[in-house]
Amino acid sequence: MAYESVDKLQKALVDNVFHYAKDSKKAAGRALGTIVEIITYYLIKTWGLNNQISIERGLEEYGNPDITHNVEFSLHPIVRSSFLIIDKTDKSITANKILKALQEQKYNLKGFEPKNNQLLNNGVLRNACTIATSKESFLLCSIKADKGDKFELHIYEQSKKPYSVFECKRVGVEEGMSKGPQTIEKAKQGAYVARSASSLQKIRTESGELHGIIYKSDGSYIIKPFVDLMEEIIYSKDKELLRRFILTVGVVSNHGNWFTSENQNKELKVLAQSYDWLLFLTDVGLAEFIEKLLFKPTKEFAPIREAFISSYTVTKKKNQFTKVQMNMEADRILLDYFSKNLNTIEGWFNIISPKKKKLLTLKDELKELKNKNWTTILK
DNA sequence: GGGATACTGGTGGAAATGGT
DNA sequence: ACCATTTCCACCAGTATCCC
Repeated sequence: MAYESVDKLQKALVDNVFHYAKDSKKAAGRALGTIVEIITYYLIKTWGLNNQISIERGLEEYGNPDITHNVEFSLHPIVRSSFLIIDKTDKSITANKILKALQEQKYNLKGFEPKNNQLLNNGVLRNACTIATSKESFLLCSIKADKGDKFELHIYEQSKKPYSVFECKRVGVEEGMSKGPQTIEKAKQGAYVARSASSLQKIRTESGELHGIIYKSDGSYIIKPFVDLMEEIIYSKDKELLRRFILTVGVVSNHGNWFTSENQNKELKVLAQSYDWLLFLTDVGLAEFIEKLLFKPTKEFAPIREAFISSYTVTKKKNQFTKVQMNMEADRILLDYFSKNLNTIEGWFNIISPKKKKLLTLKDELKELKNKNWTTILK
């Protein structure tokens, strides 16, 4: 491994890509954050959850809908799903165009407000593209297949209430310092959102144990050790427990000495006890992704580097390497790369909490939640 | 000296505005 | 009417400053 730490990688990005920015280190750090998001997003996609994902939705606090927080990724139950063939044109594919085609097919759009997003524009596609919204749901669209002169589109309606949310965070090391920055504000912000989203709330006992409390609609409640209660809810069929439950997942990458196997810093402790699951993307994983796909790609991966580099220049028009805006060719190669190397990529993640759990367990829990009978539960 | 806070720059995305 | 561009806001990341 040429870059033994992410801090060195960040330096390389400063020298090679972000030299134009006024604060090049900050811009490089921001880009590393974007890369963490992309790795997380394509991992969830590869787990078969593509059509459940929404990006940057305003999530209401549990029991306090006046306050919302934009969350990176949220997973929603699917209410409706169908397919649509449309002609390719030189122009972009807009929400408008898709909605018109749906109307011709007598697709029921009652109660939906159209959005003006573009599914495809100049070879850049929009991930988790919302074409319309209603009071209780979102209508999204993705490209299912390229059929020569036509595209097959997947149209799917997501229920507004998610069953899981993901947030990604990254903090680098200050110049000339051996430690990460002193600030804990970012951890506090993440912790606040993580702790206010779900009906399963966290409390401490007198002896310092982490317990969970969840209310039912009649005002009765259950209090139990947190992880036990969380598992009970995930594997239950009780709509009272599942109705407003949201599994919260945090993904962090290295922060100087945030983390060693025996010693966690305050920031990491705060996050670990606030998310239901806290994953740690290792330096080795992040470095492998950046080296293989962005710095020294083989011919096969060259379009990924191209999409990345062209997104960061003084004259760039539009970023085509983010969780939402992604170069179409790069998207195809990324999906292929993730499905072929899934075991390796899953190995890039350590589990910080719940203690002693495996990534496989999170995968199972998400699958379990995905397959619940949500139409009955949310009725 | 070190930890918390204040401040700055960078960016994506939704909404508002402009152009054809 | 339809799409492209601009504006504004929330959030991300790094660093200067404050305060004990």
